[in-house]
Amino acid sequence: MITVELDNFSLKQICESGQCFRMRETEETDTYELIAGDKYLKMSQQGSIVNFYCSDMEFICYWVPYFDIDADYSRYIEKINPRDSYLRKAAECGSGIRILRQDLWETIITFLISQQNNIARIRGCIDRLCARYGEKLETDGRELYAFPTPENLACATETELRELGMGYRARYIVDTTRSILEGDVSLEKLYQMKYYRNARKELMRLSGVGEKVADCICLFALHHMDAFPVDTHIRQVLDEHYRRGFPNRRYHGIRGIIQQYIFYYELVCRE
DNA sequence: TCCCAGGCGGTAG
DNA sequence: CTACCGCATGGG
Repeated sequence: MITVELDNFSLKQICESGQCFRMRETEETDTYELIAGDKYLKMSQQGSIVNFYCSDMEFICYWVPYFDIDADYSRYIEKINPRDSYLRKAAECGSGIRILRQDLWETIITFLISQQNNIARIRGCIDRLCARYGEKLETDGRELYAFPTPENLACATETELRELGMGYRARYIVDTTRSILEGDVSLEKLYQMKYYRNARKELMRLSGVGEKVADCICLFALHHMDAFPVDTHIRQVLDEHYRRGFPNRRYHGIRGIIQQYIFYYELVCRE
């Protein structure tokens, strides 16, 4: 187990922020678990003390970048306009959120599923997808499954995916999997792309990936911190609080975390 | 029950 | 370019 003291870090807020649909609270209080790719992790937190139940090696090589642990999020919060009381409150409410570095392939598929869907049902869809097509993990008794690789999903038909409850998104999953496997869109190249706009444009070549889903992938997998996904909730906030336009200039380069503070504030804090 | 959800692709004007 | 429509499903 690794124990670290962290500022601006909340497992609860990260879990509730809805970036990762495979992280959830366990029966134990203040304890969470997560499957990312084929890696399982258990975590717990008391105040600023966070426990990661894994080896030193795995923590340093995998979970530090995954949770963006080395970054100082107070510098993002400090950039918020003190006269913007809405954004100030939002950032205060979600000050422990982190922008994760999730696996690109996994993020593409999960956010394909997320469109025009509610978070509870998205989690269910992804659970069923993993149980049906993912490799079973080495666990003591519990049935845990890795996220299916592109090769795992290659055999999935649209009919099968519809039977799993994916709805009309089934076709997007089939077509996108094929595009990736055939190399029409390259995951490696996407990882290497330096500029957000280029990655976004390339992602939008995939079936079922529009502006919003591309922005989610850019932000939650590729860590392009300027991506600003506009969903129905963000749209409402922009219409209500930022009638004269969102201050994009001020938040250039950090718009992604600002978006997360707003999203979390609307969905969790206000309830 | 009935509305709606982290939208997208396609078509019409 | 903008405006609309159909798409699947189940959670609240």
